[in-house]
Amino acid sequence: MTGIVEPEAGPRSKRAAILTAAVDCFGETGFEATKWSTVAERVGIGQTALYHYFESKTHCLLTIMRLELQRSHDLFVEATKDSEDPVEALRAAVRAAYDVSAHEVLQMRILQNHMDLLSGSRRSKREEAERVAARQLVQVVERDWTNLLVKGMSQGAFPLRDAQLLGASVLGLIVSVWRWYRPSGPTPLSEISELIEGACVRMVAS
Amino acid sequence: MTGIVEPEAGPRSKRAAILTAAVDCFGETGFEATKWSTVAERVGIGQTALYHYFESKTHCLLTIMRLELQRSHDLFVEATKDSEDPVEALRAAVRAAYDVSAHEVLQMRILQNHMDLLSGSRRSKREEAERVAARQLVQVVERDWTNLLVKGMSQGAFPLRDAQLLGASVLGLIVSVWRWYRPSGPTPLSEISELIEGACVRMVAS
DNA sequence: CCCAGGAATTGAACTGAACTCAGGTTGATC
DNA sequence: GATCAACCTGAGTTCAGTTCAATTCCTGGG
Repeated sequence: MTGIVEPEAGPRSKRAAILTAAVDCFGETGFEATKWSTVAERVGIGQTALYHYFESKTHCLLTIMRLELQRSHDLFVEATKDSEDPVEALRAAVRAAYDVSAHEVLQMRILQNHMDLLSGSRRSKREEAERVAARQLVQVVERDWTNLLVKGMSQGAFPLRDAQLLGASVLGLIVSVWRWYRPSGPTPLSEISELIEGACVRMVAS
Repeated sequence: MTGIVEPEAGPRSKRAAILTAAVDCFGETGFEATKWSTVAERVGIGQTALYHYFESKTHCLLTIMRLELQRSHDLFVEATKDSEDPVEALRAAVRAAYDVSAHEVLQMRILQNHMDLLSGSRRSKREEAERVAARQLVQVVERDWTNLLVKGMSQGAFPLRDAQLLGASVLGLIVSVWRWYRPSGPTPLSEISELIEGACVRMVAS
């Protein structure tokens, strides 16, 4: 019922700065390993000031996850909107998923590493609101992929299979990359993107 | 250098009981969310007694992860040892990966949800030892899958592709299931197993 | 210009769960 | 039945996350 109302930025709000710093810290050091006070330092405020913007460290994390999920969904829609051919749509969606900045890579990683947070409910109101919103977006994204498969199957472009399950699998395959991928690593993202794109198409269309 | 020496069980050791209880707690409630003292209660000892067996809550977690990785590797070897045909070996490996008890499902989930722990090094000796051992086992398991693909490619059963990357992807696809699968959920594991088995074969062999 | 009021910030104090310490109990072995 | 190590405990410490009470900063209406 109560959706998240994105707090409109007062001119001297540091919310955005906090989110950016938090993504960097959480993404590189890990959520548990980074001290909330370190985020404050990096932004240039006292730790108590953080609580003006987020109810808790976890609330900040959940917000990051929700924003990333929103981004993923928007990107999927944008990428697939003008492809008639299901195979082309699938390819475009996969390519879009890997067309990300370094900062977005961190966000993805954070999201993947803390998916389990979305299961159990939270004590405080605002945390719970973010959690529910994120959970819903997970379902939206899953539906995005499932619908793509359903459409392809009904058009005869893909063999008939359990679209729900296959959609979850495709999505799982795509996001599994963010657990191990490092920009500094030996494999460039473009190469990964190509291999996964092919793999997804074979999984679904052959 | 210093491998883990599994502590031989004294007759009244509660190490095994602690590990079992911890897997249940961590798997169902989540590692962060479960209090270390709850594990003690479930075993029927005071919280301080836990420190006789594990240096820390995290040390226990890392041990669980290492044991699970060892199990995965052993199972892979066992499942593929007498398959000549690469496709059959692949199928057997996937089936083996999903032929697990409820308790093992929890272990898998715990492992998946805390892979990120294996990146950064730990302060204490014993924790670091477990971490390194686990990290190594991750590579062993990755090699298991990669080798299977390499063999299949060299035999001409699979088209030539980047085996390392494809291996990681196959593995990622398989384990991604443990994030969302629940024994109480609508989809039986057998159905998942079949779909993933097919998906892996198509990914690799077509 | 000023001052009302919300946004933003802070230092000091609180909380609770992980962990330490200094010792006590148990039980197998000689 | 003495010994020794494995096993256990209650009381106390630590430390990161959080709360509180109070202050400063800025903006917009009179």
